Amino acid sequence: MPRKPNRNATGKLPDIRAVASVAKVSIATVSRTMNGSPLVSERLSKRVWQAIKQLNYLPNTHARTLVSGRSRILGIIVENISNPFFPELIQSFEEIAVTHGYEILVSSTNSDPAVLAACARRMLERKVDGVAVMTFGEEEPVLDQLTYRDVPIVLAEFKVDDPKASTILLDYSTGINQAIHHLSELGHRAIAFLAGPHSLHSAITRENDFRAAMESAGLQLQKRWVIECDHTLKGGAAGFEQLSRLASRPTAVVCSNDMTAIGVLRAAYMQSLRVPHDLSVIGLDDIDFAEFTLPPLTTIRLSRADLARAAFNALRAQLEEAGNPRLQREFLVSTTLVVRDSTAAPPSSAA
Amino acid sequence: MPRKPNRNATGKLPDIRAVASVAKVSIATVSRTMNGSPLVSERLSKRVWQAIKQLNYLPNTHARTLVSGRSRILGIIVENISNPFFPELIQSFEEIAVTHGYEILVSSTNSDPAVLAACARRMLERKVDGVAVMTFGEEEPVLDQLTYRDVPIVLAEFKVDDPKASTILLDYSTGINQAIHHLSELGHRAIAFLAGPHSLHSAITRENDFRAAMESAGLQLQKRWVIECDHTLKGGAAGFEQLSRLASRPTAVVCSNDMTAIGVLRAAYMQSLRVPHDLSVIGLDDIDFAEFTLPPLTTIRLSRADLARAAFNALRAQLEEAGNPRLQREFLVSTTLVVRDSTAAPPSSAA
DNA sequence: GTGAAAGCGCTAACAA
DNA sequence: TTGTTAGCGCTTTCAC
Repeated sequence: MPRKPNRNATGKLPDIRAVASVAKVSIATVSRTMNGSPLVSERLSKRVWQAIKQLNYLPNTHARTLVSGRSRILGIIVENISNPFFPELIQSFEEIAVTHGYEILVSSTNSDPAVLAACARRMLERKVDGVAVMTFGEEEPVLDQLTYRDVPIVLAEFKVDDPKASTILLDYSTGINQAIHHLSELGHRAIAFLAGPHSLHSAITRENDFRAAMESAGLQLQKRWVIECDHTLKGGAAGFEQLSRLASRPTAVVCSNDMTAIGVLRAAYMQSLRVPHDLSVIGLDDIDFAEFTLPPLTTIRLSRADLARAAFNALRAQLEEAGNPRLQREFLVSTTLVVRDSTAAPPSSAA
Repeated sequence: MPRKPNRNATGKLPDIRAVASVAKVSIATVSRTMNGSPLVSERLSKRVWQAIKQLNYLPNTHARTLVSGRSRILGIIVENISNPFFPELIQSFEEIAVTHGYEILVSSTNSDPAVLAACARRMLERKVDGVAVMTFGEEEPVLDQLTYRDVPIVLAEFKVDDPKASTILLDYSTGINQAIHHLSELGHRAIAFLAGPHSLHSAITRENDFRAAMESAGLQLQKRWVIECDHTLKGGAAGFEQLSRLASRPTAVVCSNDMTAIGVLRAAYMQSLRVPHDLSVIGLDDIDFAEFTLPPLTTIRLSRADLARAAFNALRAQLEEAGNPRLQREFLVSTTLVVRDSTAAPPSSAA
């Protein structure tokens, strides 16, 4: 493998002209060869590749983008990178993107609309080919900037009436129903829900799906047993403490995400409550850590890989079948319960 | 705020020429204005900004890069994104970079040299202005590719004799000495070390620093009490199980990173050992999660913010003081013990 | 099949 | 101070 790029007399790195001159062809032929055009004869193609190797030539993507208009960069905007769900999602997305010859540009907004606008702007300046907006709510301000410039976007859980926008629908109810069913079978009747912030569409959907699941399981839900938290560890701990101060306490708590659930685990530990003996806890997301909490967390899995794949496919469909009127614009990602050790029968197995 | 970019008759997005024509100046003046050149009169500058706003014009960074040779993109290569340490590091790095007008390109190698080479190649193609190589070992293959092309790089814990390369030295021994001192004061004599993979420079350094700290504390170290793990949760759990099978078992275990320590917590729990009553555990890194393990983890903090700042400063020094012969090429990041609840006196407080 | 030439949108050197 | 102009390195017609 050649390492040191040959520089010419003036110390310049090799460009397409240098390759052409070494291979004794025109720069057009070099370009065609690199881009896999079928028009190039095998004889010349071989000479070109050899010259590329010899010079250790690397094409300049900026020049390429400038003339072709396509950057092969995909943007991904997430809400909050300190929730491990998002790094995991980004990693999945990157893996798929790189496999398909795309680079990714990452931004996290921390739910700040100004930051979101800046992200969108930077992505636009870099001429991203498409953007996955994985903020689960609050995305309005960014949409116009992107779609007005005809950049394909894909939103999680948010439908937009724009030909360039696709949507990923999240089916939480399957997993949440399984969770309630699981708890109900164990004998739980008093089940609380620690919700996410109501500024997030997904948090509201999750809460609604929880209520629906309780109802369809024939379980009573006390008003005080639904508490709005903020999807963080601290918020989960605080939410559970609030729950503990109640006169009638639930025997199980379902959380809007794993971070909340881990916060509950922590708060319960501080109160010397044993999980699952004294309290059952269920999370949502199934982040990698969920398997390693104490005890290992029973949770509703929302696969990052599935979500990333759906996002990438949505974008790719927009890019590659731009004209197609029967373009798939909606994608579905489902959830499923993963039973580990944080759930068991309630202390006294009577309702 | 204008949203919809005005397109011209042919539907094209506004370019620098469109701005110039609206502002009734030359494109050079537009360029100068955007780049904050002091040469532009206030009168024209005002007209230009107004035109930019009116058209909702966004400069094309690729064109900019092509002609200027500077992309304002910084690369960061990490080892393994599934260790939360790295996402946290990346976030810090990005924050600093964005603040200074840089974009970042992220790659993780999973310790695979082929992946590393591909990362370097992609970064080179994107004409990154500099690269932070945060792989903590195994970085050799990438160095030549980058430095041969005169791209400034900064390595963690790895010195290279190249004018474009800077190094961040990690001072583990301060934190590790504090840890040993802390355990020793609590009464521990039998202290084990779960090391990282020996393919990593940092893992070897940490282990050596541990040995030195033990010696300087006058503590005996049994051969079997140092086990090579792999810096993962599973590896930590497995390492501790191996330790448990020993005839003479340690009362405390120091881990090469937090993931390992959390694995130990899990394995101890499975064996019904209570931490810290039956066993003291210390991690290294202080990832965000460390505060939320059960019990909260005593650990040696290696600040991601400090490391990211050092990496950014090293790169910026290379970029902005290219000619300076007295350029700072070495940076130091230190460590410090954070005491939480995973350490206490050993079961029977006698050596 | 292959090559010549015209830009992509911008910056920077040079003129005025 | 401002404008004119020559490319940056590449893709893509359009001839041949």
